Amino acid sequence: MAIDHLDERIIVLLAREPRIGVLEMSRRLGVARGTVQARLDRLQSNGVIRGFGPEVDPAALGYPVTAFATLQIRQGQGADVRAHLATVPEVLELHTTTGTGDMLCRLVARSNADLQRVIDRVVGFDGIVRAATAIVMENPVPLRIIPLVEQAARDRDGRE
Amino acid sequence: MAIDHLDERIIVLLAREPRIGVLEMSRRLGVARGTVQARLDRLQSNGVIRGFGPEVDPAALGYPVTAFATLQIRQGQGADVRAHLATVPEVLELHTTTGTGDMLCRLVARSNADLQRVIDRVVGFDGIVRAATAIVMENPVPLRIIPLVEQAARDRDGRE
DNA sequence: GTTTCACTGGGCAGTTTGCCCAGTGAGACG
DNA sequence: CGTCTCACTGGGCAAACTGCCCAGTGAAAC
Repeated sequence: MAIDHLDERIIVLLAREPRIGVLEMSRRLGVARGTVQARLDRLQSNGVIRGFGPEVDPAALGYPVTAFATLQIRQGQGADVRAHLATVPEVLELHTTTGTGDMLCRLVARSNADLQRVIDRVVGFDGIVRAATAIVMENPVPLRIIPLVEQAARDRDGRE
Repeated sequence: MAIDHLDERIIVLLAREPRIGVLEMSRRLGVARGTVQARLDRLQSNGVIRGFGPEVDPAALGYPVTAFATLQIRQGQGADVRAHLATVPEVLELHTTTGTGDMLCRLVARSNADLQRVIDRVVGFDGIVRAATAIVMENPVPLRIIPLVEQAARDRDGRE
């Protein structure tokens, strides 16, 4: 779906000040409250806005170490490996990919030493042939969406 | 910081039903409203809960293709590359890592063909020596935090 | 010309929020 | 053994917001 400039401003405003209410948003954006409400409903039912879940910082929970592991899977064991990794709390996300590895997962751990335990648990499963781990040192660009939203709104403006 | 069982239940409840209010939470959890409010304030000032930003789905915005790129950087060019990548809207996050590559970034694109454009833009910069891209096919475990929160609460219970 | 649709601006009751307070129980400390 | 601190309770208050409704308007589509 395409989003217009008003949608963009709503999302950006929400991203910057999540606690803001619909009424305050309508004031800031200079439109009627009902309009903002209708746009928000639409954005959510379209799936553009999935939700407003709390963003939890693993580091603050005691898991300051992040790593990415590339896994090679034995043919036909994909489903089992997926199920196995889903049971490991330190696996924050898992993707199946093309390229060198078959899967890529994001891990967190309490320390570099603890990372060994996590990796052992991850790879201690029959279907996994090999794992290559890259430890994250810095995170110059934390997960962000605003630039993309702005780009999407520009594209739409340009096309219509 | 350590979180206890009540903190855990607050976070899990918020993750499952983000639109829930403090009053309703206190009812569900069987504690006083002021307690929930105090806990939430503490979780936020501790940085455990970073915020409640809207979760935007790039696919719904017209960017259904996700990829991870491993970059090798020319010595001493790290800062320049970081600044360059920060200007590309399709770069959703960027990490510097140990291991084979020097950096790992998450990209999105409008199509596989469009991914070529994005990658060209990413690597079309002097400091980048080589890039290896893995296209995401499936995402069996989307970014999640609840299992880790539950683990953190269990650890704390165990230790005290 | 007519219909559709998004937006406006307003009103209403019900609920929630932010803030305050006194009382209580448990653990820490002298 | 007292005393203190601290988190939690349960309550009360005014202000604000939400969800819901409505009629009117302008622009674009048919």
